[in-house]
Amino acid sequence: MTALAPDPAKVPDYLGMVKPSGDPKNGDYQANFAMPLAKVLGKKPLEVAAEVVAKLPKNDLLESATVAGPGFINLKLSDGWIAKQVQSIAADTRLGVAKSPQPKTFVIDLSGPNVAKPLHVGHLRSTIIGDALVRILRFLGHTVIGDNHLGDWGTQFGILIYGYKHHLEKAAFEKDPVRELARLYVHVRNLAKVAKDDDEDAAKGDVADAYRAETAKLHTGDPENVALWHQFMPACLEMLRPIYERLDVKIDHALGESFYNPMLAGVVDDLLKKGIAAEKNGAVVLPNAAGVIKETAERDENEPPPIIRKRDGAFTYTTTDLATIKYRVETWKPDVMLYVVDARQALHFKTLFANARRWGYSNVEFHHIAFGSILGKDKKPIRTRDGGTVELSSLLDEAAELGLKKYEESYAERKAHGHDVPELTHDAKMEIANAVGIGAVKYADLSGNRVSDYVFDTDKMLSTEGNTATYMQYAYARCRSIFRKGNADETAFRTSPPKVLLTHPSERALALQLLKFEEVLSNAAAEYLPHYITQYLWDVAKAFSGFFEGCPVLTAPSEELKQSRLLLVDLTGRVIHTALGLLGIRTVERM
RNA sequence: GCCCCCGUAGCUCAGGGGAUAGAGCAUCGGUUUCCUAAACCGAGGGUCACAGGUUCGAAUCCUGUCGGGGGUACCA
Repeated sequence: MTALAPDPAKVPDYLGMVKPSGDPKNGDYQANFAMPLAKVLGKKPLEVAAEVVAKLPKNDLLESATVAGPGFINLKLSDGWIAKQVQSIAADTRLGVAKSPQPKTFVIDLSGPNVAKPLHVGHLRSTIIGDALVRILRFLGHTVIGDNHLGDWGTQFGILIYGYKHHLEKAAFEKDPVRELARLYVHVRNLAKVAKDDDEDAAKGDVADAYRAETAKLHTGDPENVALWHQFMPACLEMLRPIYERLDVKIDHALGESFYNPMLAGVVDDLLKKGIAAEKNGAVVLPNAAGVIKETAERDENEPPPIIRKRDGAFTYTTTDLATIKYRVETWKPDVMLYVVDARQALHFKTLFANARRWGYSNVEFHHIAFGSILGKDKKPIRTRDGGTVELSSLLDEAAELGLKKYEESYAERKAHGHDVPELTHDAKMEIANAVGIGAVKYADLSGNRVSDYVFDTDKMLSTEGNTATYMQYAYARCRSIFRKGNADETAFRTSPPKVLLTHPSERALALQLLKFEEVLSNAAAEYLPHYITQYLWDVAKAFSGFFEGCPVLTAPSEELKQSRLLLVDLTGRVIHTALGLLGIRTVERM
């Protein structure tokens, strides 16, 4: 390649044009660089391609390299090489996935629910996508700090304080503070006639004025309200705990808005002192210097500058976010900071990042990991926390219930066909039901491109057909079932794997898929797109289904082939288990 | 007004310079003496919103138009 290309700097670009084939008929990989190279060299693409093929060194990697079409070079890997590679990754606990040679430190901002309110489907995406990114990056060897930037300083506390002062049922509070606070929250909102649109700050009327006053007192340090806040917080966190537990999400830190509150005045002072912030109409704003906010500031001087201190002296989320950046950089010294937040906040993050760089944090990479809205069947974003929308916990219940129902149907069907199916304990069944149900919800969220909106359709996400978590879990259960049935010990296949034989197209296709795991993970991590992994899982599971149909394992024609196929089965199971695990989805031994 | 995202099969969506544009669902047909049929195999189904442009090559990049959604200084 270096010999052919006139411009050595472009060699990596050309090599980047070697990609998996779009169509398996054209081999495993295709190299597309002959066409542009021909242009530069003034030759015909077919000649260049032929020249490249002729110059390929002898190796055991490729079975063939052929020129096709206008100048594609189709590459087919040799069976021997594939077999050897599969055998070698089977002995690797990381399944052939190398750790990043340049590990970085990431801070990932995820979940960020408002405490004191019931967790709602709207919080699902940040939690699930963020958790998946934490797991993926960590698996690749990076240092990852997950931080749950709780909304724990807002109007909802004014609501609770007002409710506590005027509508408390003492006995209920002593018995179960979590439940009583939840009741008070709903009760006061109803008193204030906060509509379904969730905007409790905009509500009008005496009650709304009263709880806003309580919020303001809290913010200005009123001792009674601050004490109540301290009293409420543990109960509020307790409301969240079971949901995270069910979702299997653990977040390293939960430094919410309240944590940064004492730092906000200092942030504003510093920005003023450095001349970045300026007073305007009684408020303090961050004016848009040309170039600070690309694409808008220079063209449109009317782009509104973010406010960091309101005319009434209160701070805004921009102030909090800047304080957060300062704290995170000083505490964890990250290379990259990811914000897994709704796409509608794109402008906020654009200006926030620009101003953070201006403030001096220019050696940190900031990315807004935007995701689309969850839509109702009416195609409108689900935003309300009451008035008929689904609470997360009830959704998870529903999902698990359906998982259980599916198991029981399948159990009955197998029994009717005369299969030998064991009676499971209630706990074992519930484990399956939860893994399947909650896996289905997570997978539905992760399997589309994150920036797309998606319609929240319980029937669809809990469907057991098609590209769903269930399909992958089923493929895994089949892998395990073969080992149970054959009384085979998987450890041998992981310590001293047998020789791999590729005697059938399905074996080869499956083996090739298993080898792509590393490439897929690094792509998913590079673009922060978990759906690359679901796409891959789908390909693996489909390849396995083909193999399962076409290649008997336990009754293979020879002992060598049986051993080889057992290795493929075990490795498939491990890849599925690991890949699902990186998405926060569990597998079960049988289903 | 300005900014951002989106428009691909009946529906839900992948693909974001490379060959004849792919999946799932739905529809129609087939498969179970066989390691889990929560499975598999097959069929039909397309003006990649539209119009220009760049390119050897455009669903993909650029410009414009139309249509949908979102955002836009004292909520977060």
